Order: sequence, then C-alpha cells, then structure tokens
Amino acid sequence: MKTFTRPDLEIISLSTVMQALADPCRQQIVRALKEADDRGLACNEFDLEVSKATASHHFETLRNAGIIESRSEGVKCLSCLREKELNRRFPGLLGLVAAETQAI
Amino acid sequence: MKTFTRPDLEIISLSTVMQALADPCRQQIVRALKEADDRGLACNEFDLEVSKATASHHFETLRNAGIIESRSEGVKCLSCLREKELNRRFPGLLGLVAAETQAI
DNA sequence: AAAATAGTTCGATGAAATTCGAATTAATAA
DNA sequence: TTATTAATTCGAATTTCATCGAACTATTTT
Repeated sequence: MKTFTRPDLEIISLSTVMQALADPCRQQIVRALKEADDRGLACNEFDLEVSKATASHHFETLRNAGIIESRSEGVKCLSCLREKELNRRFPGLLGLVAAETQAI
Repeated sequence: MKTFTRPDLEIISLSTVMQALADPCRQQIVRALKEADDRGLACNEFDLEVSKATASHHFETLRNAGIIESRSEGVKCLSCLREKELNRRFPGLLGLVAAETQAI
C-alpha cells in the first residue's frame, strides 16, 4: 500500500506554494476540497478536465507543496486540505483561492 | 520615450499573479518596493543577482501581472507597487510576500 | 482465479519560463 | 557631438512544466 509524503509546512517556501497554486486545475482541486467533508475526496471525485495521469501529477504537486495530504483507503486515494496548518503558515492564502471563481 | 502597459486588475486572474509572484527574484522586487517611498525605485536600485536583461524581463512580468507600474523619468525607469489596487483585488496577497523573509 | 476499479509510474512531446550576452535605443552629461 | 548611463529588445541555450497514452500495481469484487 502506498504512503504519501507530508512535508512540514515550515520548510515550504512561499515560492513553492505559489508555484503549486498558480495552476488553474490545482486551484480547482483546492476549492473542491475546501467544500468537502473531513473524509476528503478521491481523485476521481473532482471534475477535472485532464487525463488521470495528469491529475495524479497535480495531486503529487499539491502534496509536495504541503497543500494537501493523501491516504490510501482500499483501492482509493483520499485527499484533504491541510487547512489549519496552511492558515497558520500562509494566512489568507486559501481565502484567495476560494474567492477566485474561475472557469478553467 | 517608452510607455508601459498597466492592465486593469479586474481582468488579471489569481493564476497570473501567483505565477508572477512564485519567482524569488520577483518577490524580492516586491518587498523592496513595499519599503520604498512613493517615487518608486529604478531598476538598478534593487540588489538583484541576475543580469540586467533578466531583471528587465522580471519587471515586465510583474507589470503584465498588474503588480507594479513603471514610468520613464529621464534615463531611468521608476517602478511602484500597485498596492491599494492589489489589496482590493487580492486581499492578503502582498502581506504574504512581505512576510516571507527569504534568501534568494 | 479472473475481472474490474483506482491510482501511479514511465517515457515522450510540446509549450513555456529563465537566463544570458550582444546589440540597440533613448536621455543626459561632458 | 561624443560618451555615458539606464534600460529594452533580440536570439539562443537550458530548464522546467503540463500533458498524454501505455504499462503497471494494488485492492476489491465476481
């Protein structure tokens, strides 16, 4: 069973999170997770307009930037926003993403 | 005498500004301008560790993203932060850049 | 055991970004 | 008018990024 990286947010730079959140598809993922419940969402529960290979890459980018965390559950991979930690490390950042209602 | 683009911030997406601010060198420019007075700073008044061609490119990127504005004054090009407008369009964004004290 | 499901990984491709030196432009100073 | 200063533009090299199909892995269902 796969385990996922979960970096300490203190070692994540603003450049890294900005780079990760600059992509519209990744912003869409973050907005969906902000509305989701604590259980999180599986990769195929987002309406992403990219292939599953590309989607998988976007989830990895968000994990590496400390923005989401993922866990294997059965055959699925559930992801959650690291909301509290992000709000402490980068106050206001998630609010900006949430406020941007944008067509992809 | 050169004039510079100055896009309406309403048409600038979060992706565009995040992309622009993801670069450490451009963050350095923004932080310096935040400390500068209203007159702004000329391109050679930043301690950037890149060639002047590269610096010029970074200033253009920031202008196109609506983050700074520039004007010719004699032989110099003075740039200022579009701070008020940015704080209205993307509240908290400049604060994040200012808070990040980072070696390049 | 075979099939279905959900993701990941690999390898390749095309697009975009970063960087620079050299040439150029425009304004000022000598 | 020539030289200097400050910055832009051009062309090219390098790197990074987004994207995909195909192959693979792991889990669950039949």
